Amino acid sequence: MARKTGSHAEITGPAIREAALRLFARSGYAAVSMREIASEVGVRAGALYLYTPDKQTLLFDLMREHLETLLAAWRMAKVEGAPLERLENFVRFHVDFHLERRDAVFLAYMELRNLSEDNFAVIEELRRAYEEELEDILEAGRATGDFEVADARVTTMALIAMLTGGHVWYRSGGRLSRDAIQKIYWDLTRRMVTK
Amino acid sequence: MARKTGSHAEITGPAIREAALRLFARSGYAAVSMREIASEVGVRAGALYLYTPDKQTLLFDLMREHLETLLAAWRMAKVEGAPLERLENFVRFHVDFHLERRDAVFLAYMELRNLSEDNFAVIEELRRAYEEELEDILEAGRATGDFEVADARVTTMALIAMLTGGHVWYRSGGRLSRDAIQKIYWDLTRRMVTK
DNA sequence: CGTTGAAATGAACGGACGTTCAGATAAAAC
DNA sequence: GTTTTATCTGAACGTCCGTTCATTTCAACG
Repeated sequence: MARKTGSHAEITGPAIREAALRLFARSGYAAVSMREIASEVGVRAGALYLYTPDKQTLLFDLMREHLETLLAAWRMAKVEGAPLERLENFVRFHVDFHLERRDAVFLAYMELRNLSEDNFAVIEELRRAYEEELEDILEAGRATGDFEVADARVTTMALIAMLTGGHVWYRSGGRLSRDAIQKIYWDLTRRMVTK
Repeated sequence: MARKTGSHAEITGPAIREAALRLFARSGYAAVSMREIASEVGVRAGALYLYTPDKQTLLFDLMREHLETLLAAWRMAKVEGAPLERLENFVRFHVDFHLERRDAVFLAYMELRNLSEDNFAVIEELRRAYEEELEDILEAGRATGDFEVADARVTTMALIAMLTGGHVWYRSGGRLSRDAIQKIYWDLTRRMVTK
């Protein structure tokens, strides 16, 4: 049985990545079998290998895709201007992007240890590039005197952790809208870096 | 072969928990086999079952132990006084405790999804109790007017995420001492909650 | 309408998994 | 020096794992 109506590569390929993302995020890479992913898609395990060379590459592609989407979206959203303005823009962008993608965020932060050495290096470089965008803003604000930042590196990591943390407890349709959360986080951030 | 010199239960038991903690934190619960843990201890897989009924319970016990140690240590460290003083005490305690226990922190935050439903409920309750300690301080400061906090719940989660995040990048013997990190984090926290 | 080729199957591969348990071993107790 | 008992082994169990591949199916094409 193959080539049933409506089952083409353009459908199965993305369906596999979506199922893998959801299952990996929910149960962890090592705890999810290829047979589970296939079953979720409505296909047998062997068919997955028409779309990925192996399980490790499937994980890697999902993580790289997430981080490349993040960087591309940031390049679009990024603004010039005063440091405070740039920082507010970053915070709102970051919160919005990360609350929208709970599964991918989970994966990108939790499954680093399941990457091969080479794949890990690629992912780490992408992450570092993103974090540097924030650090640059902090340094710029320090240069102009708009910010008072004791240690730009630690403050960057502290901010990233704080702003990303929402994905743990945020529930769409919960007590707070994404907009309300953005506002709270921006308020906290502004206080952290200004005197 | 059994009962070699120096291989007693008082040694093997803790050794198993230490090895399991290290390996689970490094590679993830699902990716670590009982045979690996046993090998690390210098024993065969079957021997583990003299010390734990199964792998799931081993994980659960490690997580519960961590959180119970955390709560007990906090009860000892906790001070009365003005909200600002209480908050500084909490921040310094939290940073210190968490930087000292990277593996356990990793485990307690990453392996929740591998707990059975019942075990999860126990762990969540312990975590909630700890978070409530911080939220209480924020509420107290708001009541006295010492703090300006828009949303105590979100601020609590933001603070916990920020203060715990250090375990990702902190390296003992790195650029910053634990004391220096404590100071930076306390500075950031104080600004976040005061006007 | 017969051919082609993309898409998927189903069975199989060797190996690893968590767990059990009868039996072996050696320190401790008598 | 014999018996007891805590501790561990070694082999086995049934199951699931990632991956491969000859074969089958069927939409599309000529």
